[in-house]
Amino acid sequence: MSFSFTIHKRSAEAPLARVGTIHTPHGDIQTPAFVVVGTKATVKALSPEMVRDMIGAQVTLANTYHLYLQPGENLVEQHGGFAAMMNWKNQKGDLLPTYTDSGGFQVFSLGQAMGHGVSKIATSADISRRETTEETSNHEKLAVIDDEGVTFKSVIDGSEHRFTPESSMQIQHALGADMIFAFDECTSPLAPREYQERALTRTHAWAVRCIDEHKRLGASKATGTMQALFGVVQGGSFEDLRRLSAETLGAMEFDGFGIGGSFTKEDMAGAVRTVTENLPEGKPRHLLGIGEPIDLFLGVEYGCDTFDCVAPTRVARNGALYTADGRINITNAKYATDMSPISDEPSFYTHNYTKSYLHHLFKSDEMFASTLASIHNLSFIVKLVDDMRIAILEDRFFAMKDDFCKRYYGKDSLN
RNA sequence: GCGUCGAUGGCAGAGUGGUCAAUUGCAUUAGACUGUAAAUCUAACGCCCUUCGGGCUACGCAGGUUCAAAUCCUGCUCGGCGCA
Repeated sequence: MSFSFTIHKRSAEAPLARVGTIHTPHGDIQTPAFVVVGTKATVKALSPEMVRDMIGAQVTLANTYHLYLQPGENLVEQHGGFAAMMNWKNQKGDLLPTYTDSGGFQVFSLGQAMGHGVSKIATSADISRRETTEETSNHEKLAVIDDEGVTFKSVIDGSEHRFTPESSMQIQHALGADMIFAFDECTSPLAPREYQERALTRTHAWAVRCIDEHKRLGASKATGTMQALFGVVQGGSFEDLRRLSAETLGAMEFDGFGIGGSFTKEDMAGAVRTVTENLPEGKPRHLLGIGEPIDLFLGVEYGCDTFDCVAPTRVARNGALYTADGRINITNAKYATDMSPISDEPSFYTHNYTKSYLHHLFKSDEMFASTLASIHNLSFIVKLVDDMRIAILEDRFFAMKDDFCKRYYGKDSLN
């Protein structure tokens, strides 16, 4: 059983959208699909059985930087990889599909993003603020980049650690995921064009080094199986850089591609489309770190096959819930006596609990609040992407999108 | 009954003549979160005026001293503690 990707259907309505199956050594992923994030080999607040059975997730993703720091990749390797360690298995006890991210995102989140209050999705307000503000970085960064690699400071104890494309591959081989990502630099959306160009050149050079090291390492010692290596397309909000990156990486020996980096809200659709139009059609595309409903529609429409995002779980832990009628804050006073179910979808586990109860759990700081809210949000997002797959198969993708957006955003879908 | 200590904003608890509408924590209210430094962070939180700002009422109650009192003095009320 080795890695492959089969496309079953291309949308009649949206020329780039497709339905497929990613075959991995540890099972298939029906795409489009949402990948649940378990950074430190655990989906926060949830057991793997909840993720698999209550939520219906097909695949999880862990993080190289975090597992390297703690507990260390060697220990994970001794478990037989992070899927085995966290018991991410089917009912028969066979391992299920997994990804690891390369640590490239931490180049951004611990580097340029630190102290700037910038997320990878910038608003135009952020951009204008950047252009008028001298960059005075009083905050100590925890990641410093050079052409050879990145020097990180541990978020746990401040100790210094060095990541290179080669070491990221070595760690990811030890972690044993089915799909691994090339070590890239996720740039800030506020970075000027000349920096984006330099970073892109570097990311492309790193891509070559990742492929070489990946080949040299062979099968994962943790699992004994071959891992699929995905290159990560960058280029920020610049269309020509995005195209260049897609073409450059597309010509390399990658098994699939991640679409990474930063966008402005306005430029995301164009950037994603430019990339997918210029990538090899027959290989899977993963849109990294994207998970708001409207963005998932956009990603599927423009030919992305998989998505991962921390938003459903992070936002859940902070009391925000996705509902068909839009996002709500369950901690709001009006939900104290709301006897309606958390989810109006009867198949959801959270249909069995009232909003009033979940409100109470949050107000009294009970751990089960995070669990219930996370189950709910992940169920919502996983099902949303599953529904998109069905809608493409039934040639009603746009109708489904419009129905959803009218209720969720209270207006017709944007575009 | 005598003595002693105390009474501060929803709660706890700082402040002991002016820079005090009053530190801080909690609670409350609302917002944010997109390859997880996140069970986190931000803001509001006496009343009124449209903001910078201004006005009003406030630190148990009633008087008093002072240019000025949450802060000093007197009495009262209530509470803790000690002795009867």
